[in-house]
Amino acid sequence: MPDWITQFPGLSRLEPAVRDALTRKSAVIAVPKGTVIFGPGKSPENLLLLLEGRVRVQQVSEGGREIVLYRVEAGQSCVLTTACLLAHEDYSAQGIAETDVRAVAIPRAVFDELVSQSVAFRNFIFTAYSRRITDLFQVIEDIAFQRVDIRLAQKLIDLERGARQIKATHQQMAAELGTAREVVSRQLGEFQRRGWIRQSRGTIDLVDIAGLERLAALDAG
Amino acid sequence: MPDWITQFPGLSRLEPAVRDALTRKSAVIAVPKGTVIFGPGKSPENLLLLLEGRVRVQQVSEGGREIVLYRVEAGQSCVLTTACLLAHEDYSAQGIAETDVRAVAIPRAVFDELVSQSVAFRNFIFTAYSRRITDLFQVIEDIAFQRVDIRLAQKLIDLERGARQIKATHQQMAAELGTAREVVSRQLGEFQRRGWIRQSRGTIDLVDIAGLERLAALDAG
DNA sequence: GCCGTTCAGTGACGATGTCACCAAGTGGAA
DNA sequence: TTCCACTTGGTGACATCGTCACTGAACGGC
Repeated sequence: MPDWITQFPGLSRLEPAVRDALTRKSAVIAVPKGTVIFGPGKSPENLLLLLEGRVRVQQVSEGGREIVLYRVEAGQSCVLTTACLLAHEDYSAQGIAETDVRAVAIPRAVFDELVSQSVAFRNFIFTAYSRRITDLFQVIEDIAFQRVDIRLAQKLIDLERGARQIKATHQQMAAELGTAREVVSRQLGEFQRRGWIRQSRGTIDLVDIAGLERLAALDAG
Repeated sequence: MPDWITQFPGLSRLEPAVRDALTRKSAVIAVPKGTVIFGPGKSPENLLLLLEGRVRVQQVSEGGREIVLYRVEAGQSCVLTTACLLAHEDYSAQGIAETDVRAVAIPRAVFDELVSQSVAFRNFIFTAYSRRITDLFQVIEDIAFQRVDIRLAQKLIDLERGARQIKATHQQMAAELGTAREVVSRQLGEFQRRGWIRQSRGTIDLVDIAGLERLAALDAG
């Protein structure tokens, strides 16, 4: 039983008894890349705390269009799961493992017990909750008021994780921004013409990140 | 001390001791129409449960543009307040009393106590929480993928509360949808030409709601 | 009535979304 | 290997939406 709790700063102040119960009654699970962890209409059975990997949460509309809402990274819990667990409701969006994922699975009953017994656990859960709501507000503001070229530049910088390269099709980038593929194609074409990126099928190389950053910094100007 | 608890279906199953503590330690307050109840950067002191009236929660961008996120009606609690209370963070949006409001104010300390002691109270709070997240997802999907004429028709139907009339400027309707005033002016002009509405300064009369509903029903077609 | 302010209407144009279609790249099957 | 189906990306035409500049009407205080 590894002491994974140290990986979650918010859980370091957990009361010893609660901490013990948490490690005893939860399991560490592995989920392969690409797995649909939850989807609309499904009922959540466990709260997941991510140890390794990344989960993408997205909304899928009737017309088949997709938009990425947020990502859950290592050290975080999934807010949507929390909401559904607490309200005893089904999921309204979809969660997909973007990488291989290792996570702590806390069964619903144990979660209820921890929430009621531990102030520290509640703080951990609901701090994440609040941040996520703020994130969603930001997503709404961006979609409503921000130009796509600026948002695309920001997203490229955001998705580049030191690799200076992004593995994604134009269609996937469109889903990130909630726009159409053609728009992404044209904007990336423009970025390439300016020498900021180089494209090949399925990958985008960031050549001049500073250039992208200048555009991204224009923000709500 | 009136027994306002009966106005909240979710609180009817409250444990007697908890119920007693709640009525003793909270106060009923009155807030006049137009009051800014909370705003960005403010720290929440009380959780409000609305007895009467309506609160509008909206995001205000740097450029001064506004977008309505959701409304809190009688019988509901404000999710954003809950989030901020639990996470000990400041507000990221703005709440305005759209009507005169009567509400139960639960101090932060009492809220923490109730959340930890009562399963029923937690369910009450977090069911609202989950619904609101789902609402926000819907707002995102609408802004990203839905045509404005359809959204405007839906909003007109939504805001008409039996009065067959809406008191709002074009600017305010634009904020409801996160679009520009000019767009609303043109769409409402088109609606009027079709005989669905009649306009005068500051008010919109819904003449043919069935017509609006036909348009609104097109949805993600 | 006068006047400043708010509200609504409009044309022009740029930005974005939609549709239709084509070309190139990719990988599996014959 | 060649062939073929599928995925990915590129592009023009057009519709919708957002922005800008400006106008005039309606309203409220004086």
